[in-house]
Amino acid sequence: MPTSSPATILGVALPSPLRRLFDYRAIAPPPGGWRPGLRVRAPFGRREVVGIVIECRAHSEVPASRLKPVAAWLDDTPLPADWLWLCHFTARYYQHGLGDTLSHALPGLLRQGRPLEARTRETWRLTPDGQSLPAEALARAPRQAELLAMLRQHPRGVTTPAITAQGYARAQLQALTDKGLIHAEEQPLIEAPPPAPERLLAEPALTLNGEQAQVLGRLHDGLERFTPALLHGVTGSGKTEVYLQLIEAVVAKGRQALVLVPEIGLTPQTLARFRKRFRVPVVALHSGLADGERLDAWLAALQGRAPIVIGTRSAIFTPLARPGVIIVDEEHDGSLKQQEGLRYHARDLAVARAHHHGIPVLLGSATPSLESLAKAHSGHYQHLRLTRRASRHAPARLELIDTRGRPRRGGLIPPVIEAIRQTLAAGHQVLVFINRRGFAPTLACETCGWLAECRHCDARLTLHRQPHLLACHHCDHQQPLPEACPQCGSADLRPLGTGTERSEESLAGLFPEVPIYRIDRDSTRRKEAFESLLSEVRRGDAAILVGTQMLAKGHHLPHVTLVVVVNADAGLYASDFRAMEQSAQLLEQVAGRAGRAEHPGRVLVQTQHSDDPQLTLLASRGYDALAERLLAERRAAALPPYRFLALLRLEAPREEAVQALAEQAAEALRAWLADQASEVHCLGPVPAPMERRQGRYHMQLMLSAERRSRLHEAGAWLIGWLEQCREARRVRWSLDIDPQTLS
DNA sequence: AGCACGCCGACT
DNA sequence: GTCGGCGTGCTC
Repeated sequence: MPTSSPATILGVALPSPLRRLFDYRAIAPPPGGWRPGLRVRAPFGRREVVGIVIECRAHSEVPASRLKPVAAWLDDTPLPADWLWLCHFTARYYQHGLGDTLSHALPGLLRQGRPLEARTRETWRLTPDGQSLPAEALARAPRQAELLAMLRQHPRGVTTPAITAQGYARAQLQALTDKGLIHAEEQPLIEAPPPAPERLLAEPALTLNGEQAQVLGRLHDGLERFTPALLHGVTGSGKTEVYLQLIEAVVAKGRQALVLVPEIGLTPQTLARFRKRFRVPVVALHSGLADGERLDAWLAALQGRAPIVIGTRSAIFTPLARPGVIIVDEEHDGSLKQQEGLRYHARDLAVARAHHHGIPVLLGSATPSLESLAKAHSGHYQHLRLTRRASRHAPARLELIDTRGRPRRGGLIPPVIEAIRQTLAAGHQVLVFINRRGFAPTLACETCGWLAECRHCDARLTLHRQPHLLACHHCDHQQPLPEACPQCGSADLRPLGTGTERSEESLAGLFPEVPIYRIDRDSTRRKEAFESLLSEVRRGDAAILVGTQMLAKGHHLPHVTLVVVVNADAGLYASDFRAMEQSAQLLEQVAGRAGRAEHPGRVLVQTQHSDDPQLTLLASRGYDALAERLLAERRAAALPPYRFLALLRLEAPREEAVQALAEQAAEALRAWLADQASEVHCLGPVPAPMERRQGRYHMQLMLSAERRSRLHEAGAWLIGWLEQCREARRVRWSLDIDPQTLS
């Protein structure tokens, strides 16, 4: 008598926003039987899709007459259980459909049904006969002898293209094969050499200072279990070297390291630093990969052939055969949170994932998020600090320069221009940081005060010079410059404010003898252009760099000794409660660019609020002191990290539709919360900041709670209500758990 | 999300 | 007379 009956019903997650599984009748199973994690092809409506088996059951709620059989199974081995766990966790935590979550986590080619097979290349090696063949044996076939000798040099094999590139012909390979001296094998493109700890490093590790060594020691102690740690180290204190040596220890044990970096941080230099250090493959996962490359990298991680995986946000979903550590660099960086669709935070998933695997997770930053600082203070995370910079200079302090009532040129006031002059005269480089692309933030009419506005958004159009047009930075709208004011007909239209292009132009007027490099999304659209610009800058001749955020993050600019922040107030007085935290992180990061080489640096910060208490605290005592103060304020105001938030965003082309639904939803939710005697608070609905964007109206409803579980329940109820609501079908809505910004 | 069905305006 | 606009409904 069989101990269990084979599954007849498969609960399958499909690539659809619908938050449920779909039941199918099982067909003849793959060799290992039906198991969760197997991909199947399934008829769905009038098309056929690739889904993932989640449940194998004997019964279905759906009437048998409506059940269809799956069309075919695609794999005989299921996707790994811990990867499925991560997808389940993500779907539950972010209250998102499992099918859609799985789609996010799977490389495109696997989503389309491509087999779980790495692409391979024909690789040639000597057979035992070939190895023992005396050197003179092929005297009458000198090219074959040469080829054989070449292959002897490469015991791990040589690919066909590499051989033909050296001038050998297919015929010679065939001849040696016929003699039984060589043979070909299909080998994956990414192949780890057998683990041999003493051969792991391609170049020796750097010597750690006392502090680094102590930190690494504590990390070594936690290698065998879930150990969350915040690596809180000032710019230039050598966080990356700690990462590299931690990874070395993990890889030496035959385990894998997963490293997450901000979008802007996965530069060729970062990758080069990792690849130079290790002899094992370092696999990169980022948006620039072709589908095939991504699949290869993903499978290499899944099958354990990639000991080191480094990638941006979505790399958190990379399966690992033998997980050993997860490192999140610049853990405060906003790009770790996805801002549409499945709104996950890769740092938070990293912690959850490490907990599940029972491995350490290291969050690194010079300016940690208040969330991570709070967890470090409460003892949930180890707080590891690096306070010493490699260079002998103390980190540059911010000098606040009040701009009120002072004449400006290109946005800069005279004492700042003088400081730039002196720095250039000393043969050093200056970085001018201005967080606005384009020539000027907008175009204004001198006569009537008209401002150029986007017709799809509640935003000003930015004036660009190259090419000459008005562009919206919130949608793709562009238009030519008007000849005259559309409101009063005056021809006196002038740029208002300063962007990177205008700053570049003014500085060129002030310092005609010095090269000026503008670095923003417009000037560096081509990747090679950016790299060649940077290498030019690294030569070290006196120069001015004008740029946006792009410049602030990660790039080593050793010859910059003066940093100028044109307008610190830009992001500061937004309604968002994280504005000060984020501005401070950015300012500190910009400041970190100054004086890394042999000269100390200065950082001049132009502001209209040089007496602002938070800004002066940042300037006088640094980020850590400000962070403590901000934490106290967050606690007093019952805001994160002391309270949990979920934000319901609603948008539709028609304003009334959004507003009506938002109010209806709020009313229904409040009634339910009252009925449940729930501690959850509901705020709003309110129009989103910049209510109209891309021709659509945006509103939001905020939920807040002291306990996550309560917030989660309320969110789940709200989603259920919205799914049933007829009016909600014409409005796009999404629930953002732990929103990073309120816009 | 797709993809159909379905009922009203400007084109060969 | 058709092509096609996007409102509404369904997907095991």
